[in-house]
Amino acid sequence: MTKRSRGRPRDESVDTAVVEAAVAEIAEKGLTAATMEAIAARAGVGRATLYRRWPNKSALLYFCADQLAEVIQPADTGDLRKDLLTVFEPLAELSYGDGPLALLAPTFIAAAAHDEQMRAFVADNVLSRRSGAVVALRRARRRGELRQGVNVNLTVDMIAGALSDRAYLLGKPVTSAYVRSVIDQVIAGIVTERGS
Amino acid sequence: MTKRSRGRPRDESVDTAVVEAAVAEIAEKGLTAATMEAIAARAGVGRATLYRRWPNKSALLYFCADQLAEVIQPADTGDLRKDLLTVFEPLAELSYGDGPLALLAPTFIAAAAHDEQMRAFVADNVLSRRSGAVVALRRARRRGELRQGVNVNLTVDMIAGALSDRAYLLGKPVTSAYVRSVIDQVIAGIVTERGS
Amino acid sequence: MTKRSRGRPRDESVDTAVVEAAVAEIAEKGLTAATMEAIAARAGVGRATLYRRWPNKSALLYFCADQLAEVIQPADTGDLRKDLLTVFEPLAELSYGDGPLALLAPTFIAAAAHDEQMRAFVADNVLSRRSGAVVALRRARRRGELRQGVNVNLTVDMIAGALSDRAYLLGKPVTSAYVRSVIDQVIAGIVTERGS
Amino acid sequence: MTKRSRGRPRDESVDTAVVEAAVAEIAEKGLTAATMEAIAARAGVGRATLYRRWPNKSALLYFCADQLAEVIQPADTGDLRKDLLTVFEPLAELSYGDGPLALLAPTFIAAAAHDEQMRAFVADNVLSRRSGAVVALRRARRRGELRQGVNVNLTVDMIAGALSDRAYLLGKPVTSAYVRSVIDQVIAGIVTERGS
DNA sequence: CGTTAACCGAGACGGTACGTCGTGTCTTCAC
DNA sequence: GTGAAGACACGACGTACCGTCTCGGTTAACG
Repeated sequence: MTKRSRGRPRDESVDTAVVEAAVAEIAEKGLTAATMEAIAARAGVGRATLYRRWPNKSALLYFCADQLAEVIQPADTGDLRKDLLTVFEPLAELSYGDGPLALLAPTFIAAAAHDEQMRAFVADNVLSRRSGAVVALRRARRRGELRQGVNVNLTVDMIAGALSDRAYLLGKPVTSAYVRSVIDQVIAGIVTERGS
Repeated sequence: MTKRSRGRPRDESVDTAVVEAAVAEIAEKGLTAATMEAIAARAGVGRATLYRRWPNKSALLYFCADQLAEVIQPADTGDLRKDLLTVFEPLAELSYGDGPLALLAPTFIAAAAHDEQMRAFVADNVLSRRSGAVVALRRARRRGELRQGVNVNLTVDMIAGALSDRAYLLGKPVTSAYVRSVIDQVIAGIVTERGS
Repeated sequence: MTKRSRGRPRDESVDTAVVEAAVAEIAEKGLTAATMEAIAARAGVGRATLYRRWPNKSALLYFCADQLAEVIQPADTGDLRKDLLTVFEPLAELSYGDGPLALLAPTFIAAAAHDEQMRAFVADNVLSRRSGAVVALRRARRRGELRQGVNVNLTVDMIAGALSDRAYLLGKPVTSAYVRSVIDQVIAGIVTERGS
Repeated sequence: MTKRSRGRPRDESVDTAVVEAAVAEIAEKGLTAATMEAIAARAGVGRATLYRRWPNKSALLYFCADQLAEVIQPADTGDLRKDLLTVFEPLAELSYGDGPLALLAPTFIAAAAHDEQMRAFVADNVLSRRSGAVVALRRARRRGELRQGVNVNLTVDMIAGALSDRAYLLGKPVTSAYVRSVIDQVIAGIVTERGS
């Protein structure tokens, strides 16, 4: 039984509104220019309410990241290409598209550069998103579809790297077509002649 | 011939000292925590001198980026693997290692997310660094070493992406060994049977 | 009934502390050398608090002047000499002695020279302080104690002028003895033979 | 014989121009707001020239005061009223009128409050201007024109005080008529019945 | 009559105060 | 007890002034 405290219960809708507001502000103006004041105003909330729920701006940032993180469940279709698409197409949509996470990611990257905790958080998150791809590739290897000497982790790094690079460094949209072309080229390089 | 202006000439050594100080401060503490005051002090310079040369912190950031940018000249060895190594090993050292640019890169990425000018700047810089690899691959294709259907740009994206991903998202060091293993795996996937 | 505003009420003790600190700083170092920072520190207050209450240094100066202004109430003793002493001895103590107003007065005089508002403020203040003397002299005239042709305002100007001159121009202390000697000489000059 | 240095001699006209400019700036905007830059510009001179001749703003201020100071020579007419007028009318014109000294005086008063040297300077100057009046009164006493018990210095204090008070504290013009009315009232109070 | 030393202007430089604004803490009123 | 409002201490930002300095260019006396 959850301990029910005495007074007025917290408005649960506030969390959602704040995260949404925070992400929007940060995406538009950057972390520094995104004022707690502005976030509160955009969420239709007082500044004190923010500080009652999160001790500081960083904590709010972490919370936003947590809220936005969703685990991508890979299907086991028996077909490597399909499996990889199942992993990377939603990931592209989520992390490199127009979604809230995509907008925050650059901020996280910058924060990770001089914040140990953020570094761990980002790495953890990134790895868990890609884990499906690793599983899919291992299944393919077990089915004997992979060439000799193919490094599974490296392969995933290259696919994901091409996508994140395009999004964060080149600033170009990561379309579904681009994801497919990356995966196709990778598969062409790693599967045996018989495969496909 | 540059017209010599009347008053006391600017101390050219200041630029260097300031860039060095700024990079160090930003790398250590992050963009926000890197105070103009601290940068000035570290460079042995008055705060006013900073503002005389750069109108604000952002302008200084741009200038630092400009100063740090160096073009990597690829050698034409006739061997694809060697050519790629010649491009990506220094790039890894420069952009993903311990060098000043590597320390600033995450800051630039975050800035690019909400600043059109910075976005263009980063993309431009990134592309020019990799251009050597594109050239090397095209030479290899002309020599008939590449499999049919290999997309050169995509291939470069994957190599560079794997490296930047490892550095910025996973926070792991981009060693020379890692660079080699990526390139080897890529080559294994794209060259014809006869090649190698 | 004053409407109580919503947020945290202003700490009323701050005004007092700040005025005291400001006066002390200005008296010691002069208006320019009296830093807002130093005033805030001396008052045990943040610099922002100063700017929340007064838009700038000048406004604070005005406020100090207002706080320091006190009306001197002349007693009606029926004796001109006593009445004048009742007005000018406290005034000397207040405006030309060691009191806070005395220390600020030169600053106000300088400000008045190029600031219409300050000029009006100073003149107003000065006149109101002396008004008691004017009243006392008029009472004396009504009692028939004054010589023919004595100009009351001029007489007050001369008494007060002698005091302020001594304090501000000569930098000598305006002692009680000096006040008495001035008043005595004036009375000797303006009262009828029968008077006294 | 003045040591004549080798190089280009100083432009003597600069001193005059600078003093004029400095007085104008200070009178218009006050000591603080009167920038060295602005003074230099107004004098049609470089900022460095100012600092070559005066080590700092205060020194320039002193110099201005020195330049402006002129000794008032009292005539010995044998008539007290005429003598006093000869002293105080030019003094009123000079110190309390529209002249340059009148414009600087408030600034000096403020500076004297926390600057020992300036205090001495002002007192000295003030006393020397009035010395003529003291002499005239003493002559009158020797002629037996003064009532018993009249304090000469106090009398001068009152006359001068009334004038300076009117100018600096009340901000009203010190007209020739006002000077005369003050002197007349004083004389009426201090001379013997036979006198006049 | 050419040297030469000091002048003059312009403007960079290290410092420091100003006034603005954001952070995180707090205190008060209303619900 | 929660939420809104806003005061508070702290500290960074960007501007402006001070007094120092280092330039290029000028000018008059000396040699």
